[in-house]
Amino acid sequence: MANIRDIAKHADVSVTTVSRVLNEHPYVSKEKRNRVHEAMKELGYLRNQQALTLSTGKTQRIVVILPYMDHPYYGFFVNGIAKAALKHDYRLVMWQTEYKLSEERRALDLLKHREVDGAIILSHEMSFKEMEAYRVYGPIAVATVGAPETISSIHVDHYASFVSGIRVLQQYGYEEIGIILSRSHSPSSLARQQAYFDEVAHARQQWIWTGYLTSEDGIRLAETFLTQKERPRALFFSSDYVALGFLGEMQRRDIKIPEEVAMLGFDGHPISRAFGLSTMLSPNEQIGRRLFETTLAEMNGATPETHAMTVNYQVGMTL
Amino acid sequence: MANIRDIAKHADVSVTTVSRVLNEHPYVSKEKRNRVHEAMKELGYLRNQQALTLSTGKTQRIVVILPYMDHPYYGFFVNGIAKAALKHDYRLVMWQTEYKLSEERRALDLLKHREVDGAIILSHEMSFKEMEAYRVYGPIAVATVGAPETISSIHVDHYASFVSGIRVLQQYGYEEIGIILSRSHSPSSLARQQAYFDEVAHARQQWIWTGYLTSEDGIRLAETFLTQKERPRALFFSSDYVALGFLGEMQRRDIKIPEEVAMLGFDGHPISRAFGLSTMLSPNEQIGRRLFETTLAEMNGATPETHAMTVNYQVGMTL
DNA sequence: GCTTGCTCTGAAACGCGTTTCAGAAGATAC
DNA sequence: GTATCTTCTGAAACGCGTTTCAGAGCAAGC
Repeated sequence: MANIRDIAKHADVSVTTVSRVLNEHPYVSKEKRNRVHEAMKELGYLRNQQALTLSTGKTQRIVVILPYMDHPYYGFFVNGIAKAALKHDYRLVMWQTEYKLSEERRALDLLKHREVDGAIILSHEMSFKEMEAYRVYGPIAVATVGAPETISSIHVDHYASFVSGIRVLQQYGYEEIGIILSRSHSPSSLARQQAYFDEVAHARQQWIWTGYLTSEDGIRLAETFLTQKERPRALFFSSDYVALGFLGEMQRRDIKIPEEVAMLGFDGHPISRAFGLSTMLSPNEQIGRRLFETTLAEMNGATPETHAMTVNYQVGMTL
Repeated sequence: MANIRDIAKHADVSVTTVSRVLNEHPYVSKEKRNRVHEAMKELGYLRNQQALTLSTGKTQRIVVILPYMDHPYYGFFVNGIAKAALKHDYRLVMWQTEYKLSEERRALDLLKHREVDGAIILSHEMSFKEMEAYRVYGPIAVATVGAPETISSIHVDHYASFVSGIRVLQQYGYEEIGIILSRSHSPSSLARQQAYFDEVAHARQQWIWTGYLTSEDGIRLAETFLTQKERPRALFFSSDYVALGFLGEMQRRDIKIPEEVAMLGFDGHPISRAFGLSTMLSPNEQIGRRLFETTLAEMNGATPETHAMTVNYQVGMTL
C-alpha cells in the first residue's frame, strides 16, 4: 500500500509536490509532474480517502434518515436524492429507523461525530426542538412540515394538498367523505385532519381511520370499512399503497368501485395508473433532489430554506 | 472542538490514558478515569470518527450497489441488509448505478480507496472477471449467479425457481406458456430462458418477451400481447410489478384472468396478494441479511460462500 | 531475598494527505 | 539597477485517535 511519502521518495520530490500533483496545482514543473505520475503508476498508488477526509474535514457523505427502505413511498424521494448526490460526488449513508427515536438519534450522531457532512430526514419521531440541537454539527433538511428556520424544509403542503383533494372529490359530487391516515400523531396526519374538518361539511370523527401504512393495511381496512354501519361515499387515502390494497380487496369481493365507494389516492405511484386509481400526484422525486441541493448549499454557506410543494390531481377511474 | 489532546491536558494525563478510557481498557486507575470523564464532559468532547477510521483502517461501512433505489424489487434485499447492518453497527453507503458500468466502477472504487470495508452487489453489468480484480481490496458479495469462488454469492437459483414455477403452471394444466424477462442478457434471464426451453414442450422463441422491468412496462406488454396472433395460454413473469401492470391493464380492458390468459408472478411482493396474483415467493429479505452476514464474516477472515435459495409458490387467483 | 507477574502510565511513532510558510530563482517593471 | 512579481520547491505542522514500547511500582510465589 504505497502512500504519498513512498511516491515522494520514489520520484525524488517532496510530499508537498506529490500532493500538488494529486490536486492539479499549477505550480509544479512539467518534469517533476511526470516523475510523480510515473512513480504513482509504478507503485500502484491509490489515494487513501480516509486520510483525505480527516485532513480536509469534509466527508462527502450525507446521511438519509427514513423509517423503512422497502416502503415504496420513500423510493421516489431517495431516487431524487441519489441522483443529485451522484452528480455532486456525494455518498449517501442510509439509516433505517423503523420509527424508533433511538435510531434517529443514532443516525444524527453521525453528524455529531463528523462521519457525515449533513443529514436529510424524510420522516421523524423526534421533536424539532431536539433536532435543532444537532443543527450546530451540520445542515439538516427535512421533508416534513413545521421545521424551525434553522432547519431546511422541502415538503408537500399536506394541508393545501388535502384541501385540493377534497375539492376534487366534491367536484365529483361526493359530500360524505372519509379519510385514511398513517400514524395518527404525525404532523402530516394532523394537517390532513385539519383540512378534513375545515373543508368537509359532513366530517365525522369516526370517518377518520388511522394507522394505515402498507398495502396489507389496505386489505385489512376493507373488512373494517364494510362492517361499519354508516359509511362515507368516498375515501381519501394518504397513501397509494394503502389505497391499492383496499382496491384489490374490494375487487376480490366483487364490490364495485366507485359505485359502492369512491377512492382517491395520494402519491401517484406508477402502479396506481395500472389499476386506474385516481390519485394526487406528489412530486417526491423533485423534493428529494431539492432536499439534497439545499443541504449542499447550506454546506457552502447558504441559509436554510423552507419550501412547500403542491400536488396535482391525476385522473383515474375510482371517482 | 476539543480533541483527545485537549482532554489529556485538562485532566493532566497522557493522551494514551484518554484513549484507554475511551476504549474501556482496564488498566487505568479509577482516579484518572474519573478525571478524564470529567474533562470530557466539561469540554464537550466528541470522538472524531474520521480520525478513528484512519487510525484503525476500518470504516464500518459497506457499499450497496444496485440499479435503482426506487424499484420495489430491491426494497426487500435492502431491508434485510439494513437490518443486519444496523445490528452490527455498520453503515450502508448506497450507490445507484442505473445499470451503468461506469457507475459500478465508481462504486467499487470506494473499496479501492478504503472508503468502505466491503461491497454488496444486487445487480450488475460488470463481468465477474472485472469484479474479481476489486476483490483484493475487500470482500464482495453478489445476489447474482455465476460468481467465481473468490466472490460470495447468495442468490435465488433462477433456473430451479423457473423450473418449479413452470411445473406449477403445468399442474394447473397450462402447456402453452410464455415468459416475460427483464434485461435479456442478464444471467438470471439466461437461466430462466434455459429453464423455459428445458421444461416447456411448446416453448417458442416468440413467446419470450424481454425488456420488461416496471409496472409501466407491464401495461405496455398488455397491448403487445393482445395484438399477437398466436398467444400462449399462460404467462410466467419474472417480476410481480410487471405482472401487476399487465393485470391492471387487462382488468381495464375487461379481459378475464385467468380465462383469457393465466398469470404467474415472481417475487411475492405484498401488493400482489391484494390483487390475488399467483406468484413465486422469493426470500429476498433473507438474502439481503445473508449477504451482509457473509460479507462481515469475510472481513473477519472467513472464506467466500455460495448459497442458492429457493422460491415457493404462493397461491393466488390468476391461475 | 529474589524472581516473576500484574497494574498502571506516558512518550513517541503511526495511519496519510493537506496546508502553511519560508525561500530560491528567474522574469518583468520602471 | 533596484523593486516587485511570478513560478516552483520542500520542511514542518496539522487533523486526531491508536498502538507500541519501555519502565515504574507493588504484590505474590518459592
